[in-house]
Amino acid sequence: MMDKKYNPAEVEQGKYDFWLENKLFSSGDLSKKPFTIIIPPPNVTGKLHLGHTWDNTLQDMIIRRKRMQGYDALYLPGMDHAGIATQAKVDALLKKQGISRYDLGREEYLKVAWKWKEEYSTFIREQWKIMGLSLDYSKERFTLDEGLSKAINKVFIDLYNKGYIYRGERIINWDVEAKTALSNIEIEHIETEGALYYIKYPLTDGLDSVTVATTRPETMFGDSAIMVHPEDERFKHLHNKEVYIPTTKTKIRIITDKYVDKEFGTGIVKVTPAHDPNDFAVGKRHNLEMPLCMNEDGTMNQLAYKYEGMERFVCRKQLVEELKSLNLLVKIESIKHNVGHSERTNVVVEPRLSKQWFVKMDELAKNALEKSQVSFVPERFEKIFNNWMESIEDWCISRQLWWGHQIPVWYKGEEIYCGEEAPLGEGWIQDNDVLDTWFSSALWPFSTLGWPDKTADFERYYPNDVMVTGYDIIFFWVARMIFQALEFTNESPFKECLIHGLIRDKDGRKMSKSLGNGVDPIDIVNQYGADSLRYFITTNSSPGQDLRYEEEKILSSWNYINKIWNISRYTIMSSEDILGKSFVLKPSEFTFPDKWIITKLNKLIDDVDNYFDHYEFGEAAKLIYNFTWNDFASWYVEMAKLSDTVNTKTVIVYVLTNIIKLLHPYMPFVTEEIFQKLLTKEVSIMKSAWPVNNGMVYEETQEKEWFFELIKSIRTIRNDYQVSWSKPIDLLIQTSKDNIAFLEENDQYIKKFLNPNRLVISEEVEKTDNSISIILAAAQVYIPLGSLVNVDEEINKLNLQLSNLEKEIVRCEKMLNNPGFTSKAPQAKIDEEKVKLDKYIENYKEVKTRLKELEN
RNA sequence: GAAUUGUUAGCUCAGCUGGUUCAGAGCGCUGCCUUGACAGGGCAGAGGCCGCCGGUUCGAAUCCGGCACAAUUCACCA
Repeated sequence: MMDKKYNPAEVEQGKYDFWLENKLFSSGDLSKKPFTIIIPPPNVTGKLHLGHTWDNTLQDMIIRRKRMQGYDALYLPGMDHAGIATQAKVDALLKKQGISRYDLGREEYLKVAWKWKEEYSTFIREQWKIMGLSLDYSKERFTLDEGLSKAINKVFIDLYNKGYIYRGERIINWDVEAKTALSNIEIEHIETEGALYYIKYPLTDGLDSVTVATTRPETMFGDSAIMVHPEDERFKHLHNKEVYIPTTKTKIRIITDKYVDKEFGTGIVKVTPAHDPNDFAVGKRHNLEMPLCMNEDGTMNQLAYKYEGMERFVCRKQLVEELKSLNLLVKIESIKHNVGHSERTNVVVEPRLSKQWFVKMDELAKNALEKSQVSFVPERFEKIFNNWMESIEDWCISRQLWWGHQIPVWYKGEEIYCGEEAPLGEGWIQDNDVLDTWFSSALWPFSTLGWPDKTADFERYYPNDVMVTGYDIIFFWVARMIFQALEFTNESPFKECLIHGLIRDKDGRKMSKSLGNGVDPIDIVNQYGADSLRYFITTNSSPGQDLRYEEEKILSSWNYINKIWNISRYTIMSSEDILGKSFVLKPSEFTFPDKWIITKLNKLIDDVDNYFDHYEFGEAAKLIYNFTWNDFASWYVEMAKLSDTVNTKTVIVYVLTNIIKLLHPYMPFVTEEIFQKLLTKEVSIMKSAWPVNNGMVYEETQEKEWFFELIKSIRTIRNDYQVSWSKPIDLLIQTSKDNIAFLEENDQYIKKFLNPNRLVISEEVEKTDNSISIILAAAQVYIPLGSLVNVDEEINKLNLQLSNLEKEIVRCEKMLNNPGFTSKAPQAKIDEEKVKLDKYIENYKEVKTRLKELEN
C-alpha cells in the first residue's frame, strides 16, 4: 500500500545504489549505437551549485532517454583541477594554519592540494548521486590524471613545433594576490569611482613644467617618456625636451606619437611601457626603456625610492600627498572608469610586462570559423561564438602557479627544449610555470576517451553527441574545445552544443557569494526531493533563457509529482489483480474512453518525442502535464472507476506506465518507484523501452470531444445556478440519431458526472420556457430549473451567444470569400475554416430557434 | 560605443517553421464542494489593445525596420 502523500526522501532512498548495483549506468554494449555526453568537469573547489544542477540534469535527461531508446549511452563523469581557483582555496587553508605555500615548497604543497582534491571530489560525487545522474563511473577522469596529462603535453609540444606556441615579453594582466598572469577573459571590468590626477612634470631646462593626467600616479616611477601628439600646436615647443619624473632625479624625454588624443585630459601623456598595454606599444615604436616599478606582489620596488616595499595603493595615496605638498599636483578630477579585477581573487589586476607563453590564435581561430560543424542550440549562440573568434587575441597560457600541468619546456642557459622529458645531459631545468586550466579543459571531449592513443573508446564515443553548458563559458571553454579538436582530431568535438542560461534569485539577480543569495541544491532536495528540483529546473524556462529560482515553483513541482503519485496509488489499488501478470491491450474490448485516451496517448508520445529531439523540455513537459492531470486523471480515471473489467485495468496500467516512462528523464526516482510497484517484468524502468506510438489511433474519438464540452457546460450551469451536484436535475438532450446511440452507450458517464434525475436523449425533446438551454453544434441540452430560471436573463445570454456566432460567421465568410486567402492559403486551412463555418451556422440556427421559442 | 536578449494576466513565465476558436500555464484571486487516488484535492469563474510606431502579407503576439525601457556580454583611452 502506497502512502497517501508522496514522500521524496523515502522514494529516493536506496535507488541510486540499486541502479549502480545493477550496472544500469554502464556503457559498452557494442550491439547498440553509441551516444555520448561528457560532463563539463566541475572545479574541485567546493560544492556544486544550482547552475551545475541545471547543466547536469539536462545531460542526464538526454542520456536517460537515449538509453531507453536503445542506445549504448555513455555519460562520462570527471572533474577539473581548476588551477587558480583551487590554489587560492588551498592557500587560504594554509593561511589559517599560519603558513604559506613557500614554507612547504612545491612538492609538499602539491600533496596538500591533492588531499584537498580527494576530499572535494568525494563531495561532488555525493551530489551527483543525490541528483540521480546516471554516470558511468568506470570512465571517470580528472584533468591532472596521467592520461590527460599525456594529451596535454602532446598538444603543447605539437603546437610549439608548429609555431603556434611562443614565449614573449608582453603586457599581461597580473594578479598580485595569486601572483600569476591571467588571460584576458579572466578579467572582469568593474565600473569604479576613480580619480584623474593632474601632475606637473618639471622640465629639465627651467622652471616650467608640463601637466599630465593619470589614474595611476604610482606608475610614474616606471615612466620612460612623456608624449604629445605630433601635430598639437600647443606643444610643438616641447618636442624633444626632457622632464624629471616628479620627486626624482630621473630624466625622461618628450616624444611625439599619433596615439595621443588631443582632446582628452591635458593632451600630454605619460608613457609607462611596462605597466600599460598601449604604452608598451608606444615603447616598442620608440625603443624606450621598459622598467617595472612594482614587485610581483603589488608592492613598489626600488624605482619608487622611499616608497619601496609599500603596497601600490598606499603608495598612491602617500605619493599624491607628497606631490600636493611640493605643489606638483594641479588638481584631482573624479571619474568613473572600468577597472579590471581578477575573476578569482577579485583584486585589481596590474598590467605588467612579463615573459609568458602564448598561443598564437589567428590560424586556429580561422580554422574554427571555417570548419566547425557544431550546431548550437539555440542557434543564436553560434553568432556569439563567431564574433568572439573573429576578434580573438593571443592566449596567455602560462600561470605562475604550482597546481596544474607544468609546462613541458626545459632550459639550460640560453638553450630551450620543448618535450615531455628533459633532453640528455646535465643542467636542464623545467619551466616553473603551469598551464592555464582551460588549456586542459579544451581537450576534455577527447582526452577523456584516451586520446592521443587510438583507444577503442575514442574510436567509438568520439565525437561526442551533445555538449551541454551555460552561455557564460562559451568563450572560456566551448570555443577552445572547438579549435583544439579541429586542430588535433580533425573534426568538431561534438555534434551539438546545447546552451542553457543562468540561475537567478527571485528578484532576477545573479546568485553570488557576495550577495548571499545563493541556494544550496541539497537543501532543496532535502525539503522537496531531487525529482522536484530536476523537474523545476528543466521545465521553467525556454532554451538559452535565464531562470529565476522561486521556492513556490519547486513546491508546484512537488505538487505535480504528488498528483502522479496518487494516480499511481489509485491505479495500483484498483488493478492489483492484473499486476505482475502478462496482459495485452485488446482493441476489440475498448470502450469509448479507452479509445479516446489511447489515441491521445499516442499523439502525446509523438509530440513529446518531437520536443525532446529539439531539447524543448519545457514544452514536452507541459504536454505530459496536461495529458496526465486533465485527460488521464480528471477524465479517464474518473470514467474508469465505473468499470471493473480486465480491459479497463489493462488500459489504465498501460497509460500510466507510458506516462512514467515519458517522465523518467525528468524525475528518475519516483518513476522508478512507481514502475517497481507496477510489477513490470523489467528489473528497472531504466531497462524498459522508451514509449512509442503503438498505432492505435481512433480518429472518431476526436469528433466526440463535444461530449466533454457537454458535461462541462452542464457543470457550469450547476455552478452558475448554485445547484449542488448532490441535487439531481432533469436533463433533456436533443441531438442527432448517431449521437443518440453514442450518448446512450455512454450514459453511465453522464450519470456519474452530472447526477441527472430524468435523463431524456432524443431527436426532439419537449422544451419549456423555464429551462436553461445549452446550445452546442452537436447537441442541445435543456434543463428545467423551474423558478430558478429567469427568462429575460436566458434571452440575454442567448443573444450574446448569437452575436458572438454572428461575428465568427462574418469572419469566416469574409475569409473564405477573400480570393487572396483561397488562392494562397493551404487547402487544409481552407477546409478547416469551411468546417468551422458550417458548425457556426448550424449552431446559429439552433440558438435562433430557441430564442424564438422563449420570446413567444 | 558595439553585440545579444527580454518587454504577453496581479506575480513568474510558455507560445517551435505566420493561420483568426491562439491569447496559454503555474502561483495568486473569487464562488461552490459532492464523487471508490489526491483538501498540497475536485468543479467552475474573473483577469491581457501580446511595450510603442511603421512595414511585409490574404492573414502578425509570431517575420522585417525604427523607438522606448530593462538585462547581459564585449570593447574602452592616459
